[in-house]
Amino acid sequence: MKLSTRGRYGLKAMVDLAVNYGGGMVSTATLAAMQGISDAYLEQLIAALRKAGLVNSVRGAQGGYSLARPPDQINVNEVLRVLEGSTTVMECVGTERAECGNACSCSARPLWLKLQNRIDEVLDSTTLADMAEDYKFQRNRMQTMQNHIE
Amino acid sequence: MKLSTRGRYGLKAMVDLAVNYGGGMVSTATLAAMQGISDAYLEQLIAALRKAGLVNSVRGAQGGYSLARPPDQINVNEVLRVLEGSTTVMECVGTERAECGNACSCSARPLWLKLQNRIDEVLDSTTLADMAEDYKFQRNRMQTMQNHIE
DNA sequence: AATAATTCCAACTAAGTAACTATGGATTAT
DNA sequence: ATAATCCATAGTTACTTAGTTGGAATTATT
Repeated sequence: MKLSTRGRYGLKAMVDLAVNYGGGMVSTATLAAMQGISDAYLEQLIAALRKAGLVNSVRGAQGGYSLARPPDQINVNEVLRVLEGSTTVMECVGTERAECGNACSCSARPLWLKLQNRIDEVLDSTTLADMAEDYKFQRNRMQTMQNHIE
Repeated sequence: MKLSTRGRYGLKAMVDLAVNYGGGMVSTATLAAMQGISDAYLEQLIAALRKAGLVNSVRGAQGGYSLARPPDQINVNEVLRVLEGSTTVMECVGTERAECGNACSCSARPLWLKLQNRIDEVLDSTTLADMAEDYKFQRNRMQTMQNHIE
């Protein structure tokens, strides 16, 4: 059930781009540094997101990446699908509907369907804008706290 | 995000035991045959469930396994935790609370928490009795259909 | 024109995990 | 005594994860 680091790092990078939306290009070096991971690895993740049309890129010096659409028009499910391959707990409940043969008499199928529905509800309804909002609020609180301590 | 075959096979075996609840011991050979998998592999999964106290065993000829508690008192989360190690999408949202260091300013944490809540809602509230019910109903329907065709 | 910063691309690798298989011992109904 | 069963551990094969490495193409800056 675990999410891989691709999903973790890639999604957080997208939130960073969301926070920066409208503010020009951000390089992989910057994005990678924010999470303390290697430039090259993050590059791979972003490459997938670019091929999927979720980010735009500009090559050369001062180049970088930016979101291809406004943050409130990109949901988490889209992002994770690109990074993780799919977000289904089971092949037989995906959109591809790869049935396992005994689908109509599988004792677990109703459970997987219900579970997948709940998961999709969360992933579909959360956008990068939501996450960026939370994040800014949180950072702001921490800043305030810092100031208070000083 | 995928569940492994351990979770799939093991849970279905538990449902089979739930259907048979009160009807004596069932051998791994029988349980394995029901799912078309190897006896030895299923044995491993059942062993884990036994060590966790979810099933009772009787050795020797005519021995086998049975649920340690009534089916309505075993929920899916317990079972999957034993088989999969844990059912969390991320270390930082488990009961162990293995925080990742930047937990309070992680842009994704609110999402993981919400997602995990929804998942647990489903897994905690579904019991083996629920699954066995669904299953019997489904099998019954298929039987009726068969009879109609003949 | 040269340089430095950057994206882009494709392999390669090391470690871990999944999904089994194999073997043999311990126990118990018949 | 025998056959059926659980119990325990170790081995195997293939796949996946989580990166690293090396370099080519592009572009702003000097």
